Amino acid sequence: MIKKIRNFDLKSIVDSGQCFRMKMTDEDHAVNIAMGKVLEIRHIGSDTFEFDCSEEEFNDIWSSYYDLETDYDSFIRSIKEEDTFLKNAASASSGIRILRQDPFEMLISFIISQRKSIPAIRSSVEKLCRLCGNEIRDGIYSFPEPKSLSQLSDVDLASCSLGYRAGYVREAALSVYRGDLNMEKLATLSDEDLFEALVSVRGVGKKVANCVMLFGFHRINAFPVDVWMQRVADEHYGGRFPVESYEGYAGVMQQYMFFYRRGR
DNA sequence: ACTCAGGTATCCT
DNA sequence: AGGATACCTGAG
Repeated sequence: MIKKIRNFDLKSIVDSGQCFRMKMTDEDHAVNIAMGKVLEIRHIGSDTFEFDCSEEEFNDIWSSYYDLETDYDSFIRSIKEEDTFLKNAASASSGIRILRQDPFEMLISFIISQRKSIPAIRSSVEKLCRLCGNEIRDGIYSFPEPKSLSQLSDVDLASCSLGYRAGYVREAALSVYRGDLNMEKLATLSDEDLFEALVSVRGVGKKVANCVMLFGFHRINAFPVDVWMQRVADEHYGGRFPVESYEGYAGVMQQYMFFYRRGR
């Protein structure tokens, strides 16, 4: 599948920190393991990309997964002229999209993410997948189902370098497996109710809840504040970014600023 | 050897 | 409400 797409940059997405199983294998070649599948994407010309999948699979899964129907230009155009930092941030990271990833995978991945570097998160997630994901291709494993994850032994869980997060991961997986925490039901909640439901999970605080909302439930108004965003707020916005100015899609702006600030 | 990493739970005032 | 502290582990 060859597609012409504006505001889409593989490396920016890989480095954006929203997904942990997509990587660059080459300057313009990315591989992603998601949705129980393996997808290769090649950047083959200006705004032109080759997706290694059928048209049906592209339309059914990846077009939505990479949020390709959304007009990111209009987000960028809406940035206030006087907000030079955000202007610069957006133009430096205009290839980022807010992916529509699996809610359960996001919940577990971001529970793991606390006090970890991105390489360490990737490594832990990878170990988990090898341990109890399904082998989709030779040596490539899907993200685990709630059932298999919740049934992992202590020794196996510990072998994924989860540290004190191991208990959080098991509890969360168990809640989902048992149905106490139902991802389909959560998806129907308002932003406020979804946030409350997420922070009630042990190991999920404000920051992780917002990440799960933004990257797992595509609530693009969710605005995770981590150390990097706090730095941005302190350096440019007197300690707090005015999320009200971008009501409804502040999370997109968060990604621009996070990526921009971390890259420099 | 030492700090810090996309924080959170718990305890304290 | 808001501040201080412990917590597993790996990367730089």
